[in-house]
Amino acid sequence: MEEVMKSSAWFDESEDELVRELLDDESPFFFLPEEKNQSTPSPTNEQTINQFISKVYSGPSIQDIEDALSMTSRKDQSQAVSQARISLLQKSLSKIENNKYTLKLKSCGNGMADDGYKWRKYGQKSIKNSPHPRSYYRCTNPRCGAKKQVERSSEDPETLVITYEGLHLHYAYPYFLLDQPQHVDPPSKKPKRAISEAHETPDQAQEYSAHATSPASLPSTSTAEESGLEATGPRGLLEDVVPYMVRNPSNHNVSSNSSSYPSPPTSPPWSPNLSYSCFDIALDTSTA
DNA sequence: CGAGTTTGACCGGCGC
DNA sequence: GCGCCGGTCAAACTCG
Repeated sequence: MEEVMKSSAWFDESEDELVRELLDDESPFFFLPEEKNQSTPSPTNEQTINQFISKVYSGPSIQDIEDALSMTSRKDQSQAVSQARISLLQKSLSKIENNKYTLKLKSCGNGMADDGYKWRKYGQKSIKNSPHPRSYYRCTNPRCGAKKQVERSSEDPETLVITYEGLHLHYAYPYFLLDQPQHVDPPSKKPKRAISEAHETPDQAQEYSAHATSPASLPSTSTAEESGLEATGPRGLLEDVVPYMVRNPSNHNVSSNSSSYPSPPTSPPWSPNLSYSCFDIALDTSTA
């Protein structure tokens, strides 16, 4: 009861906040590398956001990512780079379950490979038959239930295996195509509400008794699909990977280009200012 | 002093 | 039923 009140209040506030985030060109989470300067899509109206949301709720696929990547770089006239990114993405990314993805990356020495988000480590386990421990991280955005695990591949210690799980959509929106309605499955009701839910932690979402295309019945991450939500499409951390790819076009050799990573001009509550990614932490723990 | 990490304990799921 | 294993918790610790 009180919860409900609190929830709706939260709704109002966060709607504005989230919309602001989405529209904020200055947001460190939403900048595009070069493309932005050249021809910003300027997603500056509600319609655009609605399209984002539709895309998100229809379940971004690898094809979406490919499209997004190729589109952004088309503006940059470097199709080659785009292709490289895509192929890299395809090679290194694989889907385990509906909202679980693994990403394999060659480790990058002592360089930083910042995925742009701040993760909080909440555990570490040594894995049987593996010399390398696995680290557990949670997204520090209070409205996000995303988690990831980082470990080293047993065959190739140079390779980091990152498993993303749960909703982690914050900064993915700008990378979804806006003009491809084919698999749009719009919430059709209140798009802005959908925004809020998209940013919610599954648990919070659960409190607002579900409506159709929302992740409302997402329990805590991985049992979502069992709850019969498949119909709404997979939504996982694939998105999380994409900005990383986009931000680091040359991340084949992710080697120490951290210095060129621009400092975010603003500091949102969950600022990545001091963020170090799973990558460098993982490196720390087992390379040092 | 606060935010974040480390580390060992705890717990639940699963296979034998 | 038991033990193993992976995931999470939380107190202690570290660092800025």
